[in-house]
Amino acid sequence: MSEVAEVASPSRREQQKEAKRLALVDAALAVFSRVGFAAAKIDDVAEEAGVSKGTVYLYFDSKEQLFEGMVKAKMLPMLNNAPGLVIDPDQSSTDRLKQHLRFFYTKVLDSDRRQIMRLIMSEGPNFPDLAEFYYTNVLSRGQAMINAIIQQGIENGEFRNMSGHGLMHNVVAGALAVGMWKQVFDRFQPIDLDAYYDTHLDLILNGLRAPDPQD
Amino acid sequence: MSEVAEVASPSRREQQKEAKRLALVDAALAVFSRVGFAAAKIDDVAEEAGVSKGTVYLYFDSKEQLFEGMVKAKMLPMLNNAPGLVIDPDQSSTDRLKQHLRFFYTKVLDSDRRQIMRLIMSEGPNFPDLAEFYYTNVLSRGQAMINAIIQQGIENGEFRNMSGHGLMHNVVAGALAVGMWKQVFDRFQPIDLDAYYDTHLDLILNGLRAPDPQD
DNA sequence: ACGTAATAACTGACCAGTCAGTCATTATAT
DNA sequence: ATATAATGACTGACTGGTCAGTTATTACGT
Repeated sequence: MSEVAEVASPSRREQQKEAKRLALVDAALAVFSRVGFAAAKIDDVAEEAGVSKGTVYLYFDSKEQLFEGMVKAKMLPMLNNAPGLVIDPDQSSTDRLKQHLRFFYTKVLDSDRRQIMRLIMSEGPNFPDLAEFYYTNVLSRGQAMINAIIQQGIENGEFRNMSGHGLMHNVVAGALAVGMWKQVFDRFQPIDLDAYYDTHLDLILNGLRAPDPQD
Repeated sequence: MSEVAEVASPSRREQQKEAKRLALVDAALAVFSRVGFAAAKIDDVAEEAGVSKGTVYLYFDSKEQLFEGMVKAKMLPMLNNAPGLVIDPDQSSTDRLKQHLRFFYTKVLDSDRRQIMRLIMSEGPNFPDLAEFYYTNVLSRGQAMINAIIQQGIENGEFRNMSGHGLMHNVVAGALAVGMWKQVFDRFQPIDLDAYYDTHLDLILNGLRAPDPQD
């Protein structure tokens, strides 16, 4: 009997199970995004995933674990694709900063992961475990990369040696803020993400102030 | 008979009523901040205000209206104290920008109104009326002031003429982001608000980039 | 045939909102 | 001044609906 293929090809059951897990995670993100954690009904998640309510509890022990599982399933795979894990010594710090921010804009802000940002802000205080997980596995990793780039830029003379605290937070703040804005106020005043990104980079790199006339 | 004083001094009943309304608003902010809108119990708000549940419904028609009423009661009085309603022509645009951001940092970020920011982000999508109220009465007013300052600065040559969209949003983004951060992640990584403010201003005014050596 | 996946009816805790009754304050009459 | 009446603020037990989680039953894959 063909054991040859068995390692690489999981049985039909396992395939179906995996597909259902993905469907549940997608449905959970959709429903939680729409109404928030508390108002989300397990029945609605089940319906959106095309299963019955009981099935949800075969995959996740509770509503909270469904939420946490969804966040992990959506965020962890992306993190491993982040740029800059391998450092190109020929690349300028400016370019590295652009590359990382671009990644964040396209992979988070301009995708359904943007919803997760808002959910973490909304529900974080009520889910200490989740907030800590998110901080440890998502935020602090991203921060470390940005910090390393800034440090490198200061050392090689590309950036000013700004002493103040919160420099890294200020550098990425524009991205967080526009993510929030698009969730809540975009229908009143839409923001074009590409134009905003250009302004964001221009502003943090060059500042508002006009150069002193040199004549 | 002494009608003289009657206009100015409300009866004891009216005084008590007003005091109770304030107590309810404070209690509502405290409870909603702690657990969010959905998980907040009217009973808890009542207890915190020192009244019974039924009393809450004498002052507000529903849980939603309690929420909206609380936001309005907390934000509207502050708005009328915003600086810059009268423009001092001798003041530089840089100073005016500093003054406005300082106002926001002290009056919102470093007060219990910061909680309202997060609540609006969390619950805004579920409360279209509230989001619109907040946008119209709070955000767009603040935006108009910042925009006017930037425009003035460009015209008088203090600021570069940056063409990109979202300039104003980028200028204030640092403030929004730190407000969010302090709500959710400050216990993992505290941010000093004063130091952050200094960096915020330095960054948006002068940018990251080191000046070209002129020799 | 057997075991696992899936279902859908069910339960019980929870809570927003109600309302009949109580109590403190104010107005009126003597 | 004092007694009585009228007002309206306040209470808290109750209800009706909702929904997370459970379980007995059925369908399906191997």
